[in-house]
Amino acid sequence: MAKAYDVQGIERKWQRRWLENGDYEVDRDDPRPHCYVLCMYPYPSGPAHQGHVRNYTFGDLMVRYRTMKGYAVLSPIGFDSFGLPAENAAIATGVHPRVFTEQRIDELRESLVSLGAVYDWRREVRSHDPAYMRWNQVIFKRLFDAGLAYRGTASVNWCPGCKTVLANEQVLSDGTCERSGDQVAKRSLEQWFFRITAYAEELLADLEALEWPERVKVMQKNWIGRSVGAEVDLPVEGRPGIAIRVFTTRPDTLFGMTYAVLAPEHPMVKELTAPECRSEVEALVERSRKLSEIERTSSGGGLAKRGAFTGSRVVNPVTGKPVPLYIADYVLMSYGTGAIMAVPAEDERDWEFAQLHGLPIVRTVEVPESFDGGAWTGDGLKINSEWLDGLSIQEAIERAIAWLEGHEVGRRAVKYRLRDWLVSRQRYWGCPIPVVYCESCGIVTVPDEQLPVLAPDDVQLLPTGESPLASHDGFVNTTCPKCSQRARRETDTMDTFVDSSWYFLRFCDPWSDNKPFDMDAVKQWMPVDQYIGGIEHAILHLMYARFFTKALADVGFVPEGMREPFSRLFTQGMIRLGGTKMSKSKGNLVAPSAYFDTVGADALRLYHLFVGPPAEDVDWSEQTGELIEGCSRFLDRVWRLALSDDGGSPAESSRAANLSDRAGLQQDPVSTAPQRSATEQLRRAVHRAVAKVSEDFDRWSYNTAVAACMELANAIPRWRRAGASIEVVDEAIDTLILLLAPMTPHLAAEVWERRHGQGAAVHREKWPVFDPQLLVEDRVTMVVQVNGKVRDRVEVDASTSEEEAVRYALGSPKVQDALGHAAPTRVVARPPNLVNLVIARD
RNA sequence: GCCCGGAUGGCGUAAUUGGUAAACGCGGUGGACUCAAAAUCCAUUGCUCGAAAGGGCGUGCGGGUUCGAGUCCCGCUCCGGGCACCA
Repeated sequence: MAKAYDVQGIERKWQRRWLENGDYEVDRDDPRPHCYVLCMYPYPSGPAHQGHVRNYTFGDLMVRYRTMKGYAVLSPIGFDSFGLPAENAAIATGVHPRVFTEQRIDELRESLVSLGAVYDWRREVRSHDPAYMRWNQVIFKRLFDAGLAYRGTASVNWCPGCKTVLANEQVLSDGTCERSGDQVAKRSLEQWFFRITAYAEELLADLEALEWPERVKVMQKNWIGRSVGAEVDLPVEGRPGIAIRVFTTRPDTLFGMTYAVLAPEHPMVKELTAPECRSEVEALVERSRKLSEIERTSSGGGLAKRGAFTGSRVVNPVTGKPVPLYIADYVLMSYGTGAIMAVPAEDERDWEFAQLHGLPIVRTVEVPESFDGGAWTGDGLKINSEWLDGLSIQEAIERAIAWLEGHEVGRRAVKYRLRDWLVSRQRYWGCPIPVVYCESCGIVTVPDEQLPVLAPDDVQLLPTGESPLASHDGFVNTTCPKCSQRARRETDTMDTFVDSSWYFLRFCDPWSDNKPFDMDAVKQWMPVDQYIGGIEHAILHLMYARFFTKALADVGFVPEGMREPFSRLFTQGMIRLGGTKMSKSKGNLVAPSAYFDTVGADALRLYHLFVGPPAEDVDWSEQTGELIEGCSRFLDRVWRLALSDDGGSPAESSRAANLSDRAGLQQDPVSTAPQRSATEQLRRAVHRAVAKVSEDFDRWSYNTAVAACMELANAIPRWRRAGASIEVVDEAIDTLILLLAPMTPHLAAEVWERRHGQGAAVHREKWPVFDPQLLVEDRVTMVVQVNGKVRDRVEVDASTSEEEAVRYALGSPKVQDALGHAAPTRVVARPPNLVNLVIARD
């Protein structure tokens, strides 16, 4: 397809110029108001894919738009350069992960530049850069000193084939290892954790004030999973001083507790198991240990609700009666207290379990007459509960808690689903945890001046699944920084989510070499005004980054009071590659570079902006190629409209005819009435477009902003043909270019320079303003309905009164026909838009 | 199972406070330019009845509120996403 202009030449020219001019490099002392726009930094996987294009186009639009609005916009970029793919590639090909990664970074950076996205490249951050790793490790140490990083035992995913711990994402839904295919088991191992649960309440409460998509907030809320209830201590019968602590959200149901259950991993299991029950209990403990959590929890139904009687009994504190104590794999050690009081009448799992084991069921809530099911979890009045009878559930909960506290056998309690963040990874390509194990001193952190701890290059990356660092003697064997005795280095590296939990802070001051970042710089730029990224990070990354911001404030790196990193979040939709019928040859897998080389980056950007609402998913389909062509055609039309004398309409006129047209206008400065009208109409169209595009930019409605620009581009030749003045036509074209500048920056820059001469730069221009008065139409089309159906349209004055409107409406012959020339029984007048005449039909 | 989100022409979609459904684009059809094609431009394009004028129908389905519903309420269906023995 022949382009109207040299797309590649122009795009390269401006990409180079933006870099050289440093237009988007901002410093702290910039007098303009500050603004921080950030796209989630990418994992460098090679040349950009369409998801990147979408993300960075949205971000770039915002950066350029805010800049034109007069802000000093901080627009940094970097690379999330630690991670598994590089290590796996290294295992497969023998190329060192650093070499592999840096090649991928170069390719991705090249793509971003080709897209026309502008950044303050001086601030580029890479997670694997020793200068970044050093501060990562310093932060780890500060968290450790503050008690926010600790070593603990965790039940983790263990792959017997790979002999390593797996992240949850590496375990397939059938409970097997994604790499070896082995059945993954649970194993108790010593691992490093961050105490994110210490912030559970704050992470939940602070969500409220964030301008984030509601669904992301809901996901985080559910993830944190706050539940309010009570802890109850159940004394073990015949074992003075020993009690099982359980957590319940329904202390009102205490009278219905007919048994209690321990998680198989509960520390008291051994002690409370009677000899005659031992073999059955141990078999169950063994069985549940072998199963992955996924297997243990996903099968559902009665089979999985297997339990075993321990032989012990616990005493129900409100009735004083003993009830049997079981273990069952549906009770999880990692939630609550790892033990529950079971109330089969009001809990579905307990009901099922009780049925299976022949345990008694006592209803404590009145069930509706029509209900003939099992457990009743709905509302109702308390029954069979002595001093709670007749109360509502809510009242009874309060009363029960008061009773428990009064008798010192329980207390109000809040539990969270959120677990502490396991950060240990048995991997090479990550940031080493800066810790040494000394036989006499125990856990010792590496002194700051010895940081960063770097992994050696000469490791054997073999597909054993074991941490390559563990078998590197030179790395493992070290001396204790405290006592200088022989010591062993920690060989685990940090989860890469650690790197991405504070990079946005480093961006404020990536030059600091005596601290992670300067606090004043953070104060000036943070929080991020607009964060943009994929919905897939709704929980993990965004939760971790929030936690880090709070924790870093508490350990003194981040200004006090800065508790949230991202004030406003936008999550873009994903690109879907349709159903199975998609074929590789149909172009759905075509890399962005294929478009850069043909229609150009601007056309591809425009497509991503135009195809639909930014927040919604996009199907990359057979039609996509044609839509991109359409965007490319529109840009050609703009080019001709702005730069050729005939306005891109060969059929309309020759060059000569056009010139005489202009000459005619100049000879007659006092325009004739229709000409003035066309001029006026065009001017209004321009102001409407400015208003619409500005508003749409602010409300993330880029697809309609593009439509508004297309409308303006269509209007210009029409009104020019109708005789609009040359000045207003020129102004209209210039305005169109300004509006397009954030969306299709290369074309806008080139056209602007050609129209305004060397040195003119559209992106340094002010964003156009509109005159609200010009948005108000003086003549509007009024709809006349009869019984709610449109029967006629009348053009009226915008100031038309109700009486006039009704008179016009009744004056229409079509309306009279529809009325059957009878008088309406009811008239609803909403001038100047609508009149509805209602006539009773019999 | 629970919690979110969605469903509008042949297709992507628009309709911001209940007030002209389909803006903008893709595709289609007809035409202009051309020796011809491409490119470009113009016109047309929800479905349906009708020669036309004009009429009827139309926002996943069934009800409701209203002078008036894509928009609000109740009850469903289907699709997408999140969580999923969390006590």
